[in-house]
Amino acid sequence: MADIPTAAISRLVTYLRILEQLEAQDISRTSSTDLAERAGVTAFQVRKDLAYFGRFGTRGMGYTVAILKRELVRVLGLNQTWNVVIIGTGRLGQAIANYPGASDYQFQYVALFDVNPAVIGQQIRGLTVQHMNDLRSFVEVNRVDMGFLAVPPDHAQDAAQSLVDAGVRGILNFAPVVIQPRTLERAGQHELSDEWRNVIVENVDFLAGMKRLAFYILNPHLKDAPNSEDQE
Amino acid sequence: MADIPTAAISRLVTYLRILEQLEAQDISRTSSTDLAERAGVTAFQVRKDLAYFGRFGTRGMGYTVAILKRELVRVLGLNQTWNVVIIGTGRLGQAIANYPGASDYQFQYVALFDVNPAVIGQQIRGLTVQHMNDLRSFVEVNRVDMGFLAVPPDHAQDAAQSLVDAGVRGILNFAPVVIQPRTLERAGQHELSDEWRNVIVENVDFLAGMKRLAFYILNPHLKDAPNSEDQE
DNA sequence: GATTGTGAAGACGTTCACAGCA
DNA sequence: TGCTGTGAACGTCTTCACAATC
Repeated sequence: MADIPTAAISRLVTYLRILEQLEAQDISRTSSTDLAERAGVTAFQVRKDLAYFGRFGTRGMGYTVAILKRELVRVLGLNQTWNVVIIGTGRLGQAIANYPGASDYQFQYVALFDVNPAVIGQQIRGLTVQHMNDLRSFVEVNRVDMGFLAVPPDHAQDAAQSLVDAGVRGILNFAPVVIQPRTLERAGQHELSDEWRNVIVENVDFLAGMKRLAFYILNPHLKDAPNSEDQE
Repeated sequence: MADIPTAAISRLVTYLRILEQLEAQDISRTSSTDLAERAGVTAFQVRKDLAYFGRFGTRGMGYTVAILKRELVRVLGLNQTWNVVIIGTGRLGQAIANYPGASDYQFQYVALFDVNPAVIGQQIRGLTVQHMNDLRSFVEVNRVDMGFLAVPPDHAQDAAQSLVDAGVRGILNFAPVVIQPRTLERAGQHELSDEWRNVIVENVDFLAGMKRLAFYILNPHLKDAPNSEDQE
């Protein structure tokens, strides 16, 4: 299991979503062609993406929805509980905390943090908003797998550093800034500081999405058709 | 100007954000190396990305922040007003409507739509929530460049179709579903129906981000270092 | 007969080395 | 001399054709 395109992971997430929909409609079998149509990719792509992780189908028959779903859940690590803290309880943080669907996959919000004295102590979704200063001690006592960063852009870097210092391994960054891992000069080479080794940062930037959309509306010919049909 | 990688557009957005920060700090000159460090990419990449659109620097000197910023704003189409309608006024739609930063780039929310009778007529950010049935006539009378789709997943496809039927050219889809353009069979070939020709769909899916993050925490070796330092 | 799984070919994006210019 | 701009080399991802097998 080596060298899997990042894009393939995103597509696996899409396939999983589709399998859930099929299951909800009591459809028990599918095929690479069917999945491809629903996902807006080619059937080749579906088969190749799945092949990175194993053999989940039956030649001549296709895939059993329940089996493929179970396997993708396993591959994506969604058969376990993920404990999440949210940093920032402004409108965005609250929208995230209240967004349904996270709990479907064992993502559990275990704490909320902010720096604004006016909101510390308030209850959101059954959780008390705590001060950022208490993040570290919270993480020492409780298992925290991920931090969701929903603070203003100019606080995002510091908040990310606090998360990493506290020992959190994954950051989902909603702020429109590039999070910079701390590096140190060792033998003339820049390299990641110890606390940033093995930290994963994923970004969700809807302002960037707006801007990309504006660009592609102006330059539609540059857009690779998002949902190419007629596979094979 | 042909054949520009989609990823390059995303990076341009990042460069632009960095240039704004530099300008706010009264830094007037920069270089591909400096931009690269701040963006977490290589200097080669920066130069290549910019080269797709023109020559914005001076050899031996670097880039003038103000000039490069102006050019990127132009390239990305952000020197004009974009009129946006938001479909769905739940927590997510409200968070979007109230998120600061959109207005910085002339993205103007001109109307909000929903189907829930309880919210029709309410005021959000100075706009009255209207019923989806009135979307079409609204778009006929007012210029609408984009629709932001913030409805529950099972309504996303219908809402997208309504937007496209009304003549909206761009959709920023926040729902965790693949929007399917309508296709028709013509001479045995699937092809896009007329109303979907030239429609651009961009997705912002934070549930997918959560799942990717979970995967990469479990498989850190598969992650291409998000911020590779030491360029050149 | 149908559909998966996969090595090989091709397309695409990134990296590079260096030519071009201040 | 220093840094940009860019054709060419490289590597990665996608597409493909077909062998495997139910």
